[in-house]
Amino acid sequence: MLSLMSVARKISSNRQTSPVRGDDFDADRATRGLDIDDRYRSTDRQIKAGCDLFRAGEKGDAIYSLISGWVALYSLMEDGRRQILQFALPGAVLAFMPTQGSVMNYSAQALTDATVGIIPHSNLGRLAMSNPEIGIQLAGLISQDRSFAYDHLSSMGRRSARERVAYLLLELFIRCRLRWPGHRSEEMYLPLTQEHIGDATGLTHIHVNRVLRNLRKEGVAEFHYRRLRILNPDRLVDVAGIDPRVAMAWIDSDLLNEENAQRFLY
Amino acid sequence: MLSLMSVARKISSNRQTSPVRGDDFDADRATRGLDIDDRYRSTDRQIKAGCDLFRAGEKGDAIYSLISGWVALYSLMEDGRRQILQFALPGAVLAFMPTQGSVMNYSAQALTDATVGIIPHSNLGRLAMSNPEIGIQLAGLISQDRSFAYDHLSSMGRRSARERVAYLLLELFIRCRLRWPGHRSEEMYLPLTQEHIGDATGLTHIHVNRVLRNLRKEGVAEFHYRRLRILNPDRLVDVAGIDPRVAMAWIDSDLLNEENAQRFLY
DNA sequence: CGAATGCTTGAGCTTCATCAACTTCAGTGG
DNA sequence: CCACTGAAGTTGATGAAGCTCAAGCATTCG
Repeated sequence: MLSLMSVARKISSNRQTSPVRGDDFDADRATRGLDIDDRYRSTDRQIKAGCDLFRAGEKGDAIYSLISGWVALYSLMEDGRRQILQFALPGAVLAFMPTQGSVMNYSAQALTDATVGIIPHSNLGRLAMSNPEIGIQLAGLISQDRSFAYDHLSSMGRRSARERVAYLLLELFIRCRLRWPGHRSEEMYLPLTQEHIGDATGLTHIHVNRVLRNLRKEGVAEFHYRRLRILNPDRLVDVAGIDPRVAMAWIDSDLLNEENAQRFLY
Repeated sequence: MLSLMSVARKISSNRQTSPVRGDDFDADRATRGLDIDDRYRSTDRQIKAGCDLFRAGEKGDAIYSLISGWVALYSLMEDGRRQILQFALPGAVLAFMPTQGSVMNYSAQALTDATVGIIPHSNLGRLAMSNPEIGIQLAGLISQDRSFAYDHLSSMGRRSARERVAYLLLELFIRCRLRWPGHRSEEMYLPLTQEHIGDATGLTHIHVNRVLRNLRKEGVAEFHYRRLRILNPDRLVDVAGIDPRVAMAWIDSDLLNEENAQRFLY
């Protein structure tokens, strides 16, 4: 049986562990994703936790690439209903607005203090010329995001509340582990509230709370005041209704991506 | 008040109308999306309606680009629950597997007979060299898909069954109109069953049926044996809970994309 | 014309949302 | 170090939205 334990093993066998830095995510610079020469980038932008990086409806003509920190992509309806589309970690391409006049149709909010690299439209052509592979790499990153969105979509459409919450916790656990492998214990810091989880899974925060209560009672996982503890990894995979091979594919594709990113560095 | 009628007007003012071809979608070649020189493409692949183009779990190392026909991207759970992720129309990049060892995590089924262009991994490097902009263009197409997935996600997470169904019908209506503007009437052929609609919206086909019954009774829209009729466009926009400006943005971005695609042709 | 597929309807039930009140926690200034 | 405050989490009662099961009808296509 494949398990999160083998995930943990896989991570440590494939990676150098970076020095442990407590929960100081913000100090971690991206180790993957686009790495664009400063020539083509305007000054990195610093965003305070809780602030919006951009909002739906705004026009823009740049690529936004997350360098450090957590960002939530979300959309709002007029009546205030909110849907979180993605929790972005360093390396993510938050938005791709290739032409003037491109309109954002979602918003981005920093969950922690964050740094964002911005590549203006006007530099894009030159950049593509000088490094033809960058476009392909970009397409790869966005394509992976599309896959994530599709996974999320299946979850929302066809899973129960319980499965959805378990799925999200597991996804976040794995994604964090892959980026910050230094953290050994099964406990980690997530800069989220139960309301964030609700908005991501399409549930009310009240129902999320009840689901979490059950998972805690059953010794599967607990999430309390931004602290996630995986109590029984195998059962979590089971409850989330994930084919363990899929979890493995997440990891593999991530590793592949990292290798790519490194190959294309300059 | 912005309305679907203005959508229709907009389409006809921005486009040459192509000759009407009845419902013969399959004969329509893509007028947008990637247009890659034959040198870099292996033979186009023909898929019969109802057949799978690829399945989750398969490995591959190519770009699949839809040339003609309708394709549904979907994922399955072990117990048979199905989620349709996207209805792809000609021009869509169905999958992007940039390296050997990339694993598909969704499947693709042809809804009509379809043609798919395949660009093998091995040609990708040369292609990027000879046409540096192609990577950026690719990123743009996939990015637009990501946005669509995000819209879909909001719909699933935060809308009622009624809103979701209305939203999907509206989206399909607009997307079809943009590609086949020759069809004048408010009636069109969609190669879907109510079960497809259910699988796309996260509902049972039974509940979809009830929702459709209401929409029909209220004179909003009707969908019956693959025939969609929009009875009251403005009310449909209203029921779908879409900001009419957003509908406009769909159209604009589509037009922009088309201009782009044409600029990059060779 | 018959078979197969897709659509329709009803009854009963489950899951999750809503509303409202209350408790716990983390950060702040005294 | 404590008291205070606001944000986050917890709990219960109630009801609605949508699912399941089961049966029958309509449409398309060969």
